[in-house]
Amino acid sequence: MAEARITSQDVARLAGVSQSAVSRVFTPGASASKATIAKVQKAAEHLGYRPNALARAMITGKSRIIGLVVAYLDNQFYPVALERISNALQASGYHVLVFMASNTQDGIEPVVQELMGYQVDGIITASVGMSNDLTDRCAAAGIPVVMFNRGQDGSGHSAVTSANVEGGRKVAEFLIAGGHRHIAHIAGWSGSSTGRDRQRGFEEGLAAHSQAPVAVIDGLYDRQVAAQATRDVMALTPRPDAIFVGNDHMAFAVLDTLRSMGISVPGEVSVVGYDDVPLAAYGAYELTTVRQPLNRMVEATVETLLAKIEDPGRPVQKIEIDGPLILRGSARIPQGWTT
Amino acid sequence: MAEARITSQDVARLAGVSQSAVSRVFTPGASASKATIAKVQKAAEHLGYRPNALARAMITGKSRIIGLVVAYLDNQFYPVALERISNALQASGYHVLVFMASNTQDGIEPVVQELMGYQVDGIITASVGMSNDLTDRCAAAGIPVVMFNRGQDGSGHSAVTSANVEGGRKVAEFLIAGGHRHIAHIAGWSGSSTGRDRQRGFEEGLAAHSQAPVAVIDGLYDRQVAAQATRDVMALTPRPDAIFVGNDHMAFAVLDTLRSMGISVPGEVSVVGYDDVPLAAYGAYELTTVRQPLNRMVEATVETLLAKIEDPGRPVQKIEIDGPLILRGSARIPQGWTT
DNA sequence: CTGAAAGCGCTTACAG
DNA sequence: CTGAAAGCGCTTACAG
Repeated sequence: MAEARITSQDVARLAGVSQSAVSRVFTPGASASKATIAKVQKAAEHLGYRPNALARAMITGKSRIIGLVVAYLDNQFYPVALERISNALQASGYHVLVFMASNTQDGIEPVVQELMGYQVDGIITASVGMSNDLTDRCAAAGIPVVMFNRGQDGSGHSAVTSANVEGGRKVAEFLIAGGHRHIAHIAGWSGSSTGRDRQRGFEEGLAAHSQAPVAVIDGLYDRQVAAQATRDVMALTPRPDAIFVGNDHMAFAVLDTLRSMGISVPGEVSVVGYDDVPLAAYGAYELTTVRQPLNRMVEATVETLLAKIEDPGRPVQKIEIDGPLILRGSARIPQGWTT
Repeated sequence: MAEARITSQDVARLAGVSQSAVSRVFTPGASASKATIAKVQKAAEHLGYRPNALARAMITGKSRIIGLVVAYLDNQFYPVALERISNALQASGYHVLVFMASNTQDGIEPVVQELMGYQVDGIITASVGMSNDLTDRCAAAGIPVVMFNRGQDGSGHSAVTSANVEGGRKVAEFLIAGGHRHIAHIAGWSGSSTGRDRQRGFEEGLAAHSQAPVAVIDGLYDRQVAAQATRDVMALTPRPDAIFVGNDHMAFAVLDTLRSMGISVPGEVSVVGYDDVPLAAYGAYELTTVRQPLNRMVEATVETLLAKIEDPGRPVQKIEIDGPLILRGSARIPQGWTT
């Protein structure tokens, strides 16, 4: 087995040049003569040499590793985001080191420790409840952080979200234009900025028409909780004729529950979600929902992070990207609106 | 900003001990007096010191990084697996560095290069078509590899899969016991071992009852292709009364398509999938499917890999884990079988 | 138990 | 353009 690690020394010896020459050939901006380059490349190929990225990281102080902190991947939005983020970063010569923050028994502390130990160049947090702590700690250590799909209010951290307030408002306009008059809201989680923003926009939108939700229940981004909330709101009198759900993941549970109750959608009640994950377009759900423009959110996240890594002095950025309402079969479509 | 990296030197200075002493305090098996430990820990905490994992990796030759190579995350099975794998590895002090192999324009070569550059201690491949190349190359370089949910036939690599042949056979038994007589198969991809094995077990199971599939079409693990295949097989005469689909991801497309054609499930046709991803249990699908025992597969994968890392001489292991058929509403249930 | 020293595999001024 | 040398932050024999 080719067990022994091949080093630049080995290549240098075979090529008949100095170790520094080998290094230069593998360093983008460095200078080397054509002859040297040829000799080194030949020797390197013969030996199967690859520069040790860890050793390089030690010298340059750049690991080209980005820590990605996620809590769970049930909600289809996050795996797809992870795939896109990883691809975008890979294209820029970075790689993603995954940190699962789900087992939050010991809090976020061990994650912070490990993140720093690996000398990550930057951090992206996604779907983490208590990211406050983490982001503060890392920023204090001088590691750039961008929050993906979460915009901690007062915090001095960069964040990329979709235009959640605006999105909530769009849903309100849509449902009112559709003639709904008893609208319930199964919200996300009041501890999350996205959840709060969607709710706020939604309530403001209703208020503009002198309406208010007939009920607001936090679904905690959980299927079980959302299912129970559905039963609860449908027991109200008068019964709601529309439900706006804080994200698609919960909206699927709402639709499943309504189906099991024998309530027709959108005949008796319209349902609108938020995210537009792939599943929303599947025939079994046909969910009307506000699209989070994933590709543009990912682009903005990666750009913001890499810019901050290159120039740490760069100010904090809060980027909001607008997304359209996608009309499908789960909600009554107002006259004149086109699918 | 606390910009400057804090090193063991800084801690040593503050604690009034040597740099080696600091190192020993942070090295599990090393010896240090209570007094030294106390002084060092105090100083380290004060400074916010964390050993540089990269420097440690250079000395020890162990990066404690595992490369995870995945192709796409649409199929819900993989994100969930990724989450579990990452968690299990994290619990053992390892972390996952993600390599997306989707943009296969330049082939797998760049991925191999990067994998080796980062000195990963081991590699897990999941859902990669052309993993042959990659696994061979890495194994040749002395890096342990475990293939997750894929068992390249002749290859000398460790692999963990569910018992796919057996699973296919179970489906055949089940459908025959349910009285189906015109059974079609929308297979996975004949280039994948899982696809081939499921198909083989299925056909053997039918053959044991002197039957054969009325049609076999590769769905390529793709929704569009599976949808078209559904239309094709349902146009046959006589029309199939059951369809076994190579994985759940495609089975959802099959169910969506049947619904859009107005064909009742399981009244007119039974549908069975493979994987038992979370979505299979959602009310909208209620998919009867063979469960891949994810937790046990992940455990076996991580165990096998870590064992091989600790003892490179260990022989290649092929582990197959049996999974049950999960009975739900998408298929007619034979008399006497219990849900 | 503890410190001085070598060395992991590189990059990068520094002279030539 | 090129080589010798220093040094990134650590671990680990080696003497004490």
